[in-house]
Amino acid sequence: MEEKISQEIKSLFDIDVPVQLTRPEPEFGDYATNIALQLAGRLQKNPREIADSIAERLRASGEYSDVSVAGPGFINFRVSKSVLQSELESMSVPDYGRSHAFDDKVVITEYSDPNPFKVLHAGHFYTSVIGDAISNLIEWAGGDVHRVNFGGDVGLHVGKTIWAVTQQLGGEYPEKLADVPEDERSEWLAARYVEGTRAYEENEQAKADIIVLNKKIYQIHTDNDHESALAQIYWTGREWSYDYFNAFYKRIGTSFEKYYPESETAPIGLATVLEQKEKGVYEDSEGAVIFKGEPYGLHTRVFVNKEGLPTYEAKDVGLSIKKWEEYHFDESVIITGNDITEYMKVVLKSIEQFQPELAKRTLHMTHGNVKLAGGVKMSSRIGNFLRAVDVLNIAADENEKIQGNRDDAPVLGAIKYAFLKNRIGPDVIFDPHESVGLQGNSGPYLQYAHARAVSILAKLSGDYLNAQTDEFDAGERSLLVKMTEFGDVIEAATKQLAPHLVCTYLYELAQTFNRFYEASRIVDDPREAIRGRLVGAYAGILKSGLNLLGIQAPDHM
RNA sequence: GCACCUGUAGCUCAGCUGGAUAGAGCGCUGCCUUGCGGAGGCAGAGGUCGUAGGUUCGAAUCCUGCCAGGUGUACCA
Repeated sequence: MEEKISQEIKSLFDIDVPVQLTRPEPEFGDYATNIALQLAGRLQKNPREIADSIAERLRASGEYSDVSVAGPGFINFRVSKSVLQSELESMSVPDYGRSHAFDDKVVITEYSDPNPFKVLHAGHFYTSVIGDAISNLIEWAGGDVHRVNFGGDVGLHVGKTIWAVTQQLGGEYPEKLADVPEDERSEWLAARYVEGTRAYEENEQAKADIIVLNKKIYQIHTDNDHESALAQIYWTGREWSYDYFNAFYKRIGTSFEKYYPESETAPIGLATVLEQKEKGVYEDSEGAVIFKGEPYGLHTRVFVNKEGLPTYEAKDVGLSIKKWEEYHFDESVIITGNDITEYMKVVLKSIEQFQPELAKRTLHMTHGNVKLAGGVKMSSRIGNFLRAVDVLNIAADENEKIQGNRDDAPVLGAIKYAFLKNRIGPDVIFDPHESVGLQGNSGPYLQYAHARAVSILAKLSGDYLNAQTDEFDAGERSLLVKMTEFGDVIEAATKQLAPHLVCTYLYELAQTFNRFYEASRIVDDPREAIRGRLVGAYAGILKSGLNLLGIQAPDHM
């Protein structure tokens, strides 16, 4: 449609201009364009005159009904019923709304990034949900998506934790770890991390010991040591963290193709940084190896510290190279919290110096922090922050109050939707009560909307799947028109990596449906068949949309 | 200090590649209800779009200054 209008303009005014259609308020029409307003300046003409002559052409084409010019020069029009009928036909396929924007593209998405030996906090939950939704969108657009995860199994935080572990055990006694109950392991390690961090800051001797221990842990990897007492403590602890992460991911429905531990990327990063130092990309400074960001408007960061150990920066260089070599991706999307925005710019700028193509294809997208809405008290033995599991428990508590159950389908639907309905970037205020709420813009509301539609379909007797009609009535038409927006919304959400657009749309769609449903009987109505077909398409779109967000759409609730 | 992000209704947020009376949910007022899942529908109150300028026929949207909050800023991740 946009191209056809563009052609009409070409033949009228001999100007090549792209036309963008928008979806105006339903009272104006199905589609609108402000192209006449844009052309007014260039043509030195009154925008209403331009709009009138374009509208004249559109009317003559016979493909639209109700072509009108309104306001300062908007052209509004409605599509003909044959167009609507064929749109309804196309909704019969299960992948209605799918685009091909990422056909033949290899895309690697990296998100979640929890560190072994540390707690899995709410931010990891949030970033996992975002990463899943974005991966799903790209995949649905034809992309060959590889979801990967990255985490620090070596580094100072590990030194701190292991130090506190040996203090707790009274020495390097790996066999004593068996005394920690299985369901408390993760929390037990997280508590050790807190102790280790405090000791590092407050106790000079402990700090020195931790620095030595940190080096030893790198050495465990270099030597592939599984025998020494320290190594056994280390590997056991790492396994505990991995088990915990995997159980959590399984519960929330996330799965990764690969987990890159920093112990794997560190040697590659270190070697690369040292090699590129010879070529002048990185340089020595005060015993460390740095990249000077100031020439690029960034700041300087340390890639190898004076202990000779690679910092997070070098490990990220190693990760980037490893991903590049293993996948040769067309696009790499890295999703993290926004606290490392500037940091990542420096890392990518340094990589750009010797692997420009890799840097060019890498997109770092960031989100804010998860905060609890006011009034909800958090208690955690190991610190004043929100753990991933706390989010799950609080939402389950609220769901129990309202729906009388703690089922994962509604609870996860509630949390994921609450995380995704806002634009990615600013902090998200998580309100557990509102998230599980059955009214308003919530996950369970949409799940309910889907279940209700399915329940209506179950009551239909005739063959509604291929129903036809000569004319849609007003309610049917508004629902159908709203449904035709789905593909456009998915396309925009994919292009902009903005899942919240899907949320907004699904909610508006449900509202449109409720208006239709309020006024139109379906079962045992003369128009049962055609309305049933519309309800079927509606249920299908809700399900597709929710699934893209990583949310289940159960048939019953 | 510098850099980046954010500031829209009481609260939580859409809208931001400039365009039609600035939208939604929650909360608040009123109405609808013998009904296919009412977990709904209709109507209403509520807004100097942080602020001062600028660009434009037109600015919540673009530019600049300022104010407020957040984050980052050399050996943590």
